[in-house]
Amino acid sequence: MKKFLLLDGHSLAYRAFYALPVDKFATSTGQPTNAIYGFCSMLVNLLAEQKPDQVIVAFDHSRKTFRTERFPEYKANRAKSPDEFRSQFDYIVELIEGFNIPIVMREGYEADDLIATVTRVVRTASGDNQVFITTGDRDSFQLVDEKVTVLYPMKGVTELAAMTPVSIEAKYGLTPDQYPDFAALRGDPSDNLPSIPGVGEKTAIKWIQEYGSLSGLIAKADQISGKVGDALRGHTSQVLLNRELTQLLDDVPLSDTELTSLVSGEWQGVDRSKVRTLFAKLEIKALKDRIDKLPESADSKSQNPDDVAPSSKELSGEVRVIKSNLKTALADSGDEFALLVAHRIETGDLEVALSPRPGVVHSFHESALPSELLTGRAIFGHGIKRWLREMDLPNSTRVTFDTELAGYLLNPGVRDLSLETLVQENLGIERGVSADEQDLFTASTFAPELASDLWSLRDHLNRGVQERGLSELLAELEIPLIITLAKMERVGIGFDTAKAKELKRGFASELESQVSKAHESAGHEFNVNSPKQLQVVLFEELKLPKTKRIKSGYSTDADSLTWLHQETKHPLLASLLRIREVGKLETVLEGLIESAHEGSIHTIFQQTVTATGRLSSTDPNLQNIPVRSEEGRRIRDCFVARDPYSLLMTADYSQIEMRIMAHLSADAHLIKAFNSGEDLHNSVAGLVFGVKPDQVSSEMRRTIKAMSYGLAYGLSAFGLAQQLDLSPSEAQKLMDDYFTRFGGIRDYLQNVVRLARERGYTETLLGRRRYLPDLSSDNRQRREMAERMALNAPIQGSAADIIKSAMLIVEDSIAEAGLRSRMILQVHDELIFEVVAGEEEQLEKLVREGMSRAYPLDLPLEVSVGIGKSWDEAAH
DNA sequence: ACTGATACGTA
DNA sequence: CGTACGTATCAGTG
Repeated sequence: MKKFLLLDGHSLAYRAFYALPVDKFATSTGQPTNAIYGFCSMLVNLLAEQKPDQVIVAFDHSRKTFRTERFPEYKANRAKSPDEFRSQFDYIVELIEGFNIPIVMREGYEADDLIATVTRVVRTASGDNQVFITTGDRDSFQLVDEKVTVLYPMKGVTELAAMTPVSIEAKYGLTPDQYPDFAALRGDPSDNLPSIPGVGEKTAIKWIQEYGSLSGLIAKADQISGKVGDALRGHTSQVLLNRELTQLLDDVPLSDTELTSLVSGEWQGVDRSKVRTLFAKLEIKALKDRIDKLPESADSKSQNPDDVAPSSKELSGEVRVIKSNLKTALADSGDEFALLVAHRIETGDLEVALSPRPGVVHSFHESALPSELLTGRAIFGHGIKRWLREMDLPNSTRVTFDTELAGYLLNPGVRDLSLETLVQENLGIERGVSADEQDLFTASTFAPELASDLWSLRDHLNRGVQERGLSELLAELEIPLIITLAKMERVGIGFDTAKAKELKRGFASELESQVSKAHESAGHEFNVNSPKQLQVVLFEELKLPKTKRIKSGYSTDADSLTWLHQETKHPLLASLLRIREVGKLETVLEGLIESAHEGSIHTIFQQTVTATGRLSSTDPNLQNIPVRSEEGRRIRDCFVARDPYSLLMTADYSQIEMRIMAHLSADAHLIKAFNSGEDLHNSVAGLVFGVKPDQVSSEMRRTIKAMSYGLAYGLSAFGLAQQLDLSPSEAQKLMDDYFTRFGGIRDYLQNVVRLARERGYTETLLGRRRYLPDLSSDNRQRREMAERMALNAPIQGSAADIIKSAMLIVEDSIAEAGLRSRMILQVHDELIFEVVAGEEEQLEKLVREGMSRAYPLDLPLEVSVGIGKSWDEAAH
């Protein structure tokens, strides 16, 4: 006796699609997965509960079947399935393949006919065989008997009703044989089978029960009185046609070999790694445990390494680890190798895993990575900059790939780009770390395995990169930038700690006196750094007017305090504002002093964190050093050149984002405004307000400047009103006037959102993508947030592309000119250099040129340059 | 020791 | 109800 499970693939997938909310199941790039998830969930439950010996999934071949030939209206009322469903279909097929379940399909027939045919053959093969059919089509009830059960989905993806002869009898009062007679009589709106006027489910059942069958009924049709009798007699031919169409065909022409393999075959279990890979791609995590409990097929399990081809050896994660040393490892390597370095915290040792080819890893210890590792060979790895920054880099250093960067470019929104996760998600290999071992290493205990995985991971990611047109961005920009950034990090920037400490003392003493004043004004001591305590003082004790609401009560941010100060003139507020200002500066200095070692600060540039393509800076963040206030700029005075360098030079792009907007929108007026030589905001304001540029007041300029910059962020009329203290209608009028003059910008901004919604992502000048699935969210707040992101991402991201490209150009030309001056910082639209006396002019020329030609916009990229003893003095 | 909320510095 | 970040601090949680 064998137990068979037969599934109607399309029917179940469709059920699953409507059973689960599509907006709750999607990947980070917006691919919906609800049908896949629901289908898989059903499948896993069935396999676990039924423990079948053989499983088969049947699919409809197409809409065209013998039924549509016979009756063209058959199912003609069915709408095209939604895009969200169809995009999941191929994945469901892939999933079924991953489960090692055979799929059967035949042109001209529906899945249920195939199921009927297989059922017949199974039953003929042995009277003991049992069949379980799962489908959402009730016509299948005609197949039910003592050995054939239909599992009919009731609710969601978990509740199935077992339809046996007894339960069909209980539910309809009919035998399975009678069911199609009943269905034909009743008609079926979902299949577009007409019904008899006045005859519904009740009457149909009554008649079939009374006359035993449809043929019995029709034979005695003349005996039925009343309107329904007339209706029946008038629709006999249609009912007979219905009956013909409802009948499942159990002799679909399947070849003997196909039938034999289906019926005598046995389900081999799940190909776990295949399914894991698929789930990784689809970002489905919740089903993993349930799948792991199912039997696993032999080809999925690891096999004897000797008789396994390299590819499946890789897939199953077999690695030959050689206890080695640098020399041996390099001797065993060709032109290129994969490198993974784990830092052993307790000893300070580096555990190096060097993989000269897939499946082979040399493992050894070093106290520091020697330069010879990088000489004459190309390396690739994951987050390579992390160790390059510790090394003296030979000029010949060649990095060919970085899996972290590739993963980032494929989807810059992703939080976890760890090698373990990428390997799991892309290759379906689990390289987990047990919790108790995790704290001993910064990298996984599976370092050798992961080093070997890098080969196949690179291939896999590279395919994705190529598919999305990101190859050039990766290979020509981001990968070369690794080395540039590593050098900048290693060089660092000079920091005058003594000066900083003195400055800090000044801030600290003012802070102290302001805190005393504040306590006095409040009438008691409290923690001025605690917003919560401050709320109590301001709004409960002093009963000051309420500011804007936040989660914990009322805001005490600088805007609110300033407003309160204007309203009440309470002396506490002036002290608080000053405390915030000076306190911030003091803590900034404190952090920098802690970060400085031997007169230098070495930030880390994060190349894989921002959603737009910008760099970010950490440990410490040197991209947010105060500049707007005079006191803040004193901090910049502490950043200095170090002997033998004598000066710092800063070079920044003027209005790069506006220029990019002008380029992308091709707005003739804006481009002209840039080319006019006038001050940009004056020029734009003149056009908007209809006055000559020299007639533009400073108020007008300020307004237009705020608006121009706001546009690139998705500013609304409301937001503009808020910021400029205008009424909403005044703000709206202003926006209208602006767009009357600069219609190209409005068109561009609208278009960029529309295109992003269509494609699911935005694109920069160099093709960098940002996925924004929320653009089609039902939630207005989320959708509008995504729209603003879509407006901003191409502009901010293109600016990032441009300055990154400039960094490579400038670095190259410095080297080519043989200058000793060097690039040391990047702050989004600004580059900072450390300059050797005498090289100023040459460097300035080369930096201006390099930055200007980084990308050919339809208008010039202007660069302004300053030079001085400190970062502040180098401002311009 | 970690997390979320708040606040604030930069482009 | 204007984008993109990182960090410090408090106060709650384990």
